[in-house]
Amino acid sequence: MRLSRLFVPSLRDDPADVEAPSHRLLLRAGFIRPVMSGVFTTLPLGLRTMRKIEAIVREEMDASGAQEIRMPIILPSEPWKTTGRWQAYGPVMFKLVDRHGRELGLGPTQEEAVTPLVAGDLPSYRDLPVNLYQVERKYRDEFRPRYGLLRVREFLMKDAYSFDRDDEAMHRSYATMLDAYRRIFDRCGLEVLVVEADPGTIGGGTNHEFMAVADIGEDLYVSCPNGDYLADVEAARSRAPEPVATGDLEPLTEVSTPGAATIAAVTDQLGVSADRTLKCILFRAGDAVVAALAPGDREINEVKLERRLFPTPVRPFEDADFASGGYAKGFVGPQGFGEDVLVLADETVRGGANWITGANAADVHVTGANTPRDFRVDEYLDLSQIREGDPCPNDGAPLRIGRSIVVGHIYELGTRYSEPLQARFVDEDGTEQHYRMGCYGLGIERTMAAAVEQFHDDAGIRLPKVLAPFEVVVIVANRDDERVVSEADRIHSELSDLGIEVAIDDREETAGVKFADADLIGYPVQLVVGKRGVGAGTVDLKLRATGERSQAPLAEAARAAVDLLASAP
RNA sequence: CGGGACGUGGCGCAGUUUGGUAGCGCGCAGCGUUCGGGACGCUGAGGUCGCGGGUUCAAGUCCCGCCGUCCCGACCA
Repeated sequence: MRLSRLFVPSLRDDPADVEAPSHRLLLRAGFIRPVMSGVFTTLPLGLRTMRKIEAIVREEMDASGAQEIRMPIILPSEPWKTTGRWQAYGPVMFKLVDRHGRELGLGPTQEEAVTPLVAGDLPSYRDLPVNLYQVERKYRDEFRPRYGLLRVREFLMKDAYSFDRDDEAMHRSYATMLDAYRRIFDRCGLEVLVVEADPGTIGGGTNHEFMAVADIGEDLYVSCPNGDYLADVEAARSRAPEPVATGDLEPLTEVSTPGAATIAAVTDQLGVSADRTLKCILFRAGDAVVAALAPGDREINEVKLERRLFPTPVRPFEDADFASGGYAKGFVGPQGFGEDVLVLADETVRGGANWITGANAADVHVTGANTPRDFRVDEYLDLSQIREGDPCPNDGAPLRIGRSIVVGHIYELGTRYSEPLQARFVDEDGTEQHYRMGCYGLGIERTMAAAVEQFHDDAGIRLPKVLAPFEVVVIVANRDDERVVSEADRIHSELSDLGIEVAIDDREETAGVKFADADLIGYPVQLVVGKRGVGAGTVDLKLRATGERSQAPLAEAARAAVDLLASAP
């Protein structure tokens, strides 16, 4: 491939308004260009890398028995309404109307498309198991696209859907996919953690995320230093604290706390630590009011709350809710709630006593609040955001928190979709059964971006050779020297004949520009043909990953490049 | 959607405070000199200063509205 003819608009300066290293480098190296917020065009180099990821994905999916299909991205709304996700996805789903006034959506994921497909055409237990996948664009109107390719509104996803006869078979399909995913990311060279996760809007039970460790990552995970626990913070549990022996109960006493509508203000005014206070956060769940209790130094995890109340949608109280319900915003306490308020408390509340909490009147708090004397708790559960240092649920060791990028997420769905969509097969005994499903997503662009996050340095990108757009670049250092040009061409042809993915930098640029671009783009092996070397009968080689330089005889340049490539990561 | 910043040739920026000829670097085109780590000289092309109103003799600059992009929070591959 001649770089003089390839559309590779590399940038000398860092683009403005760009934060993430992968975003900056993918733009600078000419892999992608922005079109609008969260939407990108993929240029030739980016496309080559993405296709390499796709190829690995397809190989591993095919090897694990999955079959590739291609479903439309424009979808009828009816099945989505049936499963409740037309509403659940809400504005995240791009919606449109055709000329007949029929509502359509752009697919954010395809359970509602694949389930009717299978139900219509694979009606017997003899047809199962089946696992169908595609590599196709997905559309999600994210609240805030960001970090270049890490969070976008249109992206390429490999999505697979398994259909099984019973739970046991579903577990096997799931395990097969989990293995396939491990191999995919392993082959891509990515450092990936498999963590317990929250199923979110997809639903279902058992699910795991594949998290690429990265400083810029939006997703936090917790890990046990002993290696026996890994989870997304959204799903992370910690060992419930032992209830402490309650000493003498103090009397419930009102204290004046003018203007102290936050935990910080209360602790300042009363001179106590935040863990002595009890925060009482109000939510609206459908028509009901839910009070969530946690010590003042902890945050309520809304995902956990939503899971408890599923399928009722939950949202925090707004000013209007406080006003209409007569609640004193900033001074709410759990005392005196009627039976119409569901009081949920985090496990960490169970051991406490003599709480300081709101007095349900402006500028007043109470001390010595105790349950059940002063307030009622309907249920204790894991409700709070996990924190660094919380005890591991398995061995009690202090948990650590790290950042990562979710590149894959797999789910056991059970009958979450087959039931509402009435997708059934006839079992051996002649009865109709709902398919047990699983779904398995993997972001292609995000995998590329995550790889760049993990593999770059000050000079640019240095992807592993299996992902780099080309394996070798032949740099023509002196374009005016005929011998240099012809030798470079010869080496380029030889490498190409050897099956190496090779580019030749024959552009009318100075050598310095070519070197800088080669580092920026990250060809694993650089082979430099120049006047000096050709005169001495040598070429120069550089391994991008280490910067290590070497020489080889001109006549054996191609062979030397192949050998060096073999040693490249 | 709420909060913040920004919007000036393809890219990166100055100019806006105090209204008065639209600038710099890179890139691009031509010619010449260079030629192994982002060369140099000369010449040149390229700008509705995000858009729309308003104030003014005069608006990139002041006022109002809108749009867009990025960053911080609720979402997820």
